[in-house]
Amino acid sequence: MSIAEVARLAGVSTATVSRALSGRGHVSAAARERVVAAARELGYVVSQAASSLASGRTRNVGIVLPYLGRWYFSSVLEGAQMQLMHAGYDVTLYNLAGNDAERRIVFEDFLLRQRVDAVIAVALELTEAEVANLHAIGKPIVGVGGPIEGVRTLMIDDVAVARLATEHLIGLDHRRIGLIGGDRASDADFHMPAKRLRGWHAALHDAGIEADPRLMAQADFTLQGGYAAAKQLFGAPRHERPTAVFAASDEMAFGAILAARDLGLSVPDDVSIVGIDDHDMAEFFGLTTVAQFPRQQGARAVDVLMAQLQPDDATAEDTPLPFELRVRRSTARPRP
Amino acid sequence: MSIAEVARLAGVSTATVSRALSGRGHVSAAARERVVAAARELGYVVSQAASSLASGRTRNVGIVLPYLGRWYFSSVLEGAQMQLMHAGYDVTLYNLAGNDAERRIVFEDFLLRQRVDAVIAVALELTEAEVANLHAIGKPIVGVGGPIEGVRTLMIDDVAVARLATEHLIGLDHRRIGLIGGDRASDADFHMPAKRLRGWHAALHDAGIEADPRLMAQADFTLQGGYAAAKQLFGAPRHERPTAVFAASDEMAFGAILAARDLGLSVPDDVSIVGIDDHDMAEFFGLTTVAQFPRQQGARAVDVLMAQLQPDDATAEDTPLPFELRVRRSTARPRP
DNA sequence: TTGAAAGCGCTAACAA
DNA sequence: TTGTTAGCGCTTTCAA
Repeated sequence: MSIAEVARLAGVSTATVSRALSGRGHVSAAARERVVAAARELGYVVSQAASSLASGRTRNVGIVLPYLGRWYFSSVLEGAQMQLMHAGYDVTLYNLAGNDAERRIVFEDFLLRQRVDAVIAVALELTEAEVANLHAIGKPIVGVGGPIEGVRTLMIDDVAVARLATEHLIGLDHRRIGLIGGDRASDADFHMPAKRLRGWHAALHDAGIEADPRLMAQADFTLQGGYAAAKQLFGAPRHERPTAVFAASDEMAFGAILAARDLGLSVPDDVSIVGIDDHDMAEFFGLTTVAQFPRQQGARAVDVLMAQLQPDDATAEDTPLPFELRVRRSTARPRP
Repeated sequence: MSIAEVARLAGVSTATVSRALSGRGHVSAAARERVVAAARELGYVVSQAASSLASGRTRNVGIVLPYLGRWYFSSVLEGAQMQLMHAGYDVTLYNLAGNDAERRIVFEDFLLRQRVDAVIAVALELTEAEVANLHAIGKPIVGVGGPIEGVRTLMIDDVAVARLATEHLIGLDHRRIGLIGGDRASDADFHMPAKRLRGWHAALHDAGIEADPRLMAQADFTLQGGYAAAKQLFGAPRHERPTAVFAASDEMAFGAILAARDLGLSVPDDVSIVGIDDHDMAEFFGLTTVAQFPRQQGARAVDVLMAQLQPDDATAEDTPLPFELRVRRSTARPRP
């Protein structure tokens, strides 16, 4: 089943079939109609391989991410994939699984095989060499969730987000505000935890509150990690205990809510808790949080990419992504 | 950077380069060495498009799944992707997002573009037409997590798994054993919920216990859904309340644990709870569960596929996948 | 074991 | 607007 048979059936040349089906170049309405009819009748579908070889375009985008199982990553992926699919693009998935060996294979081998037109890197800091390799073969890159040197990137302002969450607590008259931040491992790739810590710090500072190091705990962005960290914070003697905690992700905040409960502390009467993300389960837990919108972030990354793939690319600046405070049941004024 | 330049530098023909690099056909050790050296020196990587066009092989496998965000699916995907990567294969991801329109596009368009050598369908029931289309273009299919007519499939024995979970409760002397099963929507694609219900039923029957319809609740396989369903069950007057509940997935079981807690019921003193999956958070919740191993299921699906891609395929039977009871803190004898 | 050469199926310049 | 045709870069048959 090749383009030649369609051409024969439609009574035109293969070039016309190609033009009619791909939408590139001019074809009379009549010819287009016959071609489409013939293609449908024969059940013809272009061979991507042949098309790619001839045109240099693959209609395929690589998406690289460090994990699959976490809400943020799978949501970005979902958003990007939908959008790409509607643009007729395939998605090739490269999951690094937090693993250096895999990473090398992906960047030194898979991505260079000319199978993708572009790559989207999610919450990944690429090395100069990685970026250079990709640029060398003319593949545009778009980053989501963290800045990459010399690459168009979509990200929320993590400092501002953390500041907003913390200021919400300050606005409720909390003074002893704890932090559940990222641990060293989770910071390695992106410094996002460091930024969220900075936002917390800045908000306190502006309110004239001194950051108490005993109120800072670290975790790995999982619910379990958040639980353990929160137990440490909440387990302190009463006058040292925070009346509120800012967790750098919703999953950790969920853990903190459960920890409070297990200690017999009421949320929000004894402790207020705020997170970042607006995870699917935030509503269920009644968690006050700063929403980011990962599905939209993924879709938006695709839009940016499509623009870059156009010859007349009027690449705009890096835009900060929207975020939004969602107040639910987990925060309130401290009990006097 | 094409094969011709490598050939020139190595002082051999392009045919020899191709053979040396792909491992197909015989090449003298000396020639291979020179080719490999030349390729490395030039930074040569094959063009997949050209290779595919010439050989008909794409070194690319499509993975189709109904959702991305749930633990089971993303775990299977992760397992399959790792395994494929190590075999030098790319993964093209088709996420249906529980959406019929997407599904049609995927099956009538994307998968037929000859971009994949095979497809793995996760927890999906394919229609006869969908299978036929794929077979017509010679693409092998492997199913994971549910039977597909005429297709090699890897799945756990859902009836047996549910029976095991329920028999664990019976063995602890529970008699009033509730069920949190799937709702109609979640059953549509795979009848997995129906099978797990059957297992529960069969275990009760064999123990001479009559299944009480008031002890059956339905949910959508989410934590929230499990919570709501469990509240219904646990909210019943004391003598009608189940002393134990079997939830058809761990996420629903987590919800049930939280529901019990919110009602002031102790797990396992007042109610025992058992799930299916061995979710990453099962340990954290102390949940007794029947483990299945989705990462391994994904990897295994790849092995089966690779075998089918060999000409000398000695396709074995459908093998039932392993599962295993993991007893933790959420189950105990009922309080007298 | 190696090389020559004929495609694989499509796209895009160019000519008409 | 349409057709002719020369590749795109590789694999594989066939012959040596």
